[in-house]
Amino acid sequence: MKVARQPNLEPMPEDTEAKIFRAAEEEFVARGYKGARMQHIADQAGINKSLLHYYYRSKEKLFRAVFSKTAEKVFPKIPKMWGWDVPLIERMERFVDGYIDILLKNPMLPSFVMHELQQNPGQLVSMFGDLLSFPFQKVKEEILRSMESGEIRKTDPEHLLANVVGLCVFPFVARPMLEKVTGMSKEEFDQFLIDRKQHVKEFIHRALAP
Amino acid sequence: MKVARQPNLEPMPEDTEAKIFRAAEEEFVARGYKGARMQHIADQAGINKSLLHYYYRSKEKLFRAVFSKTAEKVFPKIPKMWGWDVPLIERMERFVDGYIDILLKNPMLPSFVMHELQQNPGQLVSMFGDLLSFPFQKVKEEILRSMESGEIRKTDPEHLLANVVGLCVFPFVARPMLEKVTGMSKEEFDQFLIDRKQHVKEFIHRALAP
DNA sequence: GTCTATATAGGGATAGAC
DNA sequence: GTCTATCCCTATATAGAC
Repeated sequence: MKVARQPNLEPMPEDTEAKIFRAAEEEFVARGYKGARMQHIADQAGINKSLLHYYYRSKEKLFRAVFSKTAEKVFPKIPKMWGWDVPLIERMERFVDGYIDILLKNPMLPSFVMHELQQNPGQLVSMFGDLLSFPFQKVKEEILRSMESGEIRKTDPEHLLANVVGLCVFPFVARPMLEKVTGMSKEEFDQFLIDRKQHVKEFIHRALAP
Repeated sequence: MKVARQPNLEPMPEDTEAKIFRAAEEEFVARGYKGARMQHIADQAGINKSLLHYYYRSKEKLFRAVFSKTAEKVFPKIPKMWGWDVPLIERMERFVDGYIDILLKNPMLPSFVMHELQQNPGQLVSMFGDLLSFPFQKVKEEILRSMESGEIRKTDPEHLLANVVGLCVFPFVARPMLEKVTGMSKEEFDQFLIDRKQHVKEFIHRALAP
């Protein structure tokens, strides 16, 4: 008689599929779709190239699997960070906090998204455009209301969106040049990115205060 | 007896080398180094692939030629835009104006630079890091002075640099996603980018006003 | 200088043994 | 499931005729 499989209390040694997945994640994020090499992924996973095709039929399918998971993990957090129960400026501050926290945990993600956005805009936009555009419409309405009530200055909501996201994302994408220009070391720049949460919040706060 | 060559009053028909160069410029900026195809460049220039190698020995050399020129045309303008004879906030406004003007004329350039910066940071940084870091030091000193004199609020100069450049550059890089999320058409987004000069200037002005 | 033809290399994908 | 061997396409680069 078969014994029922025990639930995974101890972490199992990573199975092949998971190893491939994790290796692919690194490779794609680091080098983009075109730059990624199936051979590198196989090497990193410690297996043969053919096995990649056994588990995921093609590079394209592997990419979709990896990126769907990564993005589904990250993107849905974005609208949720927007707390709905406090004044608008405080909500934006929470958003900045949560957003930069995600970026600190996934520092290569912005460059990756920017790159794929240029090389293959349709794919990303079709996957996540709708997911993000509905929350934006809700936020936009609130911004307009807060402007009416005098809580914040009159500002174009589309520009405000670009400002907030851009202020958070840009240092991650432009890191090598910023390091050189400012003369910061790796460690100093890491600290700079952590400090950035506070700075961006204050910067936006001042710009929006009536 | 040979007659001296007339100066080029009339534009000469573009010679092969120039045609190749211009075609390569488009291809590399649009698709990045890895994505670029020698065949596309040859087609666009209306010549054979082999001629590319006759004029420029390899893809790598062609890339360096093209990008050195493009970047040498654009980067040195950046420190020059900083007028030295007016109050600090006005200088920053001039900088934003001039910088966004450059981007409007080269809308694909930011994505290209971001991408190469990630794939091959050393190359770009070594070419232009020094060129930009000296002006930054001068600007930083002035920012600190203006903070002392109370002309602007106390702000960290490194963060301020990231803010100003990021606010200008980000919409160009994230364009496809921003179009989708905001629901803007191509034409509306073009106008958005033009309006952005004014918006960014005001945003920075408010954030820095004492 | 410009072309055709071809060499060479790299990478994704498949066949088939075990 | 995992490996070895190989196919096949694409892309850079070169040889050589004109």
